[in-house]
Amino acid sequence: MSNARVVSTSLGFERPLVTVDVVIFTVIDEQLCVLLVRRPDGEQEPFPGRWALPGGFVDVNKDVSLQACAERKLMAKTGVASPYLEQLGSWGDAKRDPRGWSCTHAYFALIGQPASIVDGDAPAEWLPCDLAVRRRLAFDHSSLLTAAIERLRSKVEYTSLPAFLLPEPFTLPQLQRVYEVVLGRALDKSAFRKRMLDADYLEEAGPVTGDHGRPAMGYRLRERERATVFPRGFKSGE
Amino acid sequence: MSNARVVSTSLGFERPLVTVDVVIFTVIDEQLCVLLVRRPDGEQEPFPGRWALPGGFVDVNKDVSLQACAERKLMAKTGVASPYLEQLGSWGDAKRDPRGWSCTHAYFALIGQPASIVDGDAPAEWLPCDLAVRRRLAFDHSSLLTAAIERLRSKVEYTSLPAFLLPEPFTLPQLQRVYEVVLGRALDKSAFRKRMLDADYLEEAGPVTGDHGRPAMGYRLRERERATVFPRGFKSGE
DNA sequence: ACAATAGTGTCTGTAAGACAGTATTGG
DNA sequence: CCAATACTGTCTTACAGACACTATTGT
Repeated sequence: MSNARVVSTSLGFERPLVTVDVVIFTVIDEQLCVLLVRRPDGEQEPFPGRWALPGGFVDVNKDVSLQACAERKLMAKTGVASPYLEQLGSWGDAKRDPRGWSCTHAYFALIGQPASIVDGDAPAEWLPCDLAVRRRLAFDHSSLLTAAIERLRSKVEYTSLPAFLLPEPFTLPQLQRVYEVVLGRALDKSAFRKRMLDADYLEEAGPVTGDHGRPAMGYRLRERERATVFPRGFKSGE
Repeated sequence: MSNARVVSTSLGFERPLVTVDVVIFTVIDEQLCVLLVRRPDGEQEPFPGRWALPGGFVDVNKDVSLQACAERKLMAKTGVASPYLEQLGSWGDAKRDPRGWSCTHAYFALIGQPASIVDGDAPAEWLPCDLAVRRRLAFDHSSLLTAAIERLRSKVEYTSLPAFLLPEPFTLPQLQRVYEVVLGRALDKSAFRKRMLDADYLEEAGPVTGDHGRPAMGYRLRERERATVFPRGFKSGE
């Protein structure tokens, strides 16, 4: 008898499948990109060969918590140990996985280096978000991805999140470009700088020389644990 | 053999326990209150006799989704069918439930009427939040409650959430009092009214006569589906 | 010297808060 | 006519955006 057919009950309740998926963002070539992996081929596999978000079952023997599980999966794919990692939400229903009632816990991560993909098990690639949202991903991963992008865009309006998408040290012009890439619109240089410096969440890390022109001051985050929340969003009345 | 001891596996993975808990808020006597239920007594029960948030196992035969499960539990306790209901997050780890690795999906609900408590199975009571956070609740429910209050307070700064805490029709002075109760500080009357009316999320429902003084205009929500987001928070620079 | 990029100063419009005023009810 | 509450108007101020200006580098 295959253990896949064990009906799991406890206290009279059948137990759903429990997974964690991670939406991992970075910026490559001034484009917001997301990491996708290819589902294995095979008879038993759901969505064989389709692209999906990295993730999988919670391992109750390895993972002490959902967050730890997300960190493990992130580490396995990118080698990054402590990125910005935030819970996005959970999706659970009877139909999303053909193997049964399942709920997934989605996290979203921001990393600063395009990071060579470590895990050789499954093919993986960084894909620009605007392309990724058009793909038909496995499970309900297109919904998760859309929700992650929406959350990211909305928080970028009033938080320092984009600073986690750059390798340190970074300059204010670089940071502004990331804001503009994610938001899809230009920002005023003067207002932008005032905001960043007034918030006092950066520390100077010496000048950085670019290709042409005057070198810019490099900055580091004072704290890598949490993002800074600005008192207001960009663009007042709109 | 008790089914509580079945080791549930699928695809080689033991399945965690899956529950849903609901933090249900309302305003009684100008105080923000939360609904608590008493855990059953008994040898096998975790946290017997302790106060807890209403919730329990997902029933894969009754619940088509996590959201549906939350709605079912809310309906069972309060009789309210379609309140404001939002996912708060999930808490999952090896230790939070003595019965095994479990993850709970927390929702938070806002209802307008103190609503007689329907379900007679377990004792239940509305408790002011400041008292509730001091109680030692079952499981990690004190954490969930704290997170829910924090989320509520933060969203009240820039959304119309308090409107869901009042029975309709309500007046602007009543609504302002709810904002002040949740935020714990006074708001300017003129600025408050400008905000509410400019956002255009309310519709007039005829005058409402109070105990003394001039009657106030009553209002209803134009849409009960989602909250309105204001362009800015209260109190600019602080 | 000039191109290119980094960084600053100044003006202005907008919108929120402060607060004083007016309006409408009951006793 | 007074108390109590609802509602409005005006003034002020803070701050974000616009945009022109200065600063510092490489070629």
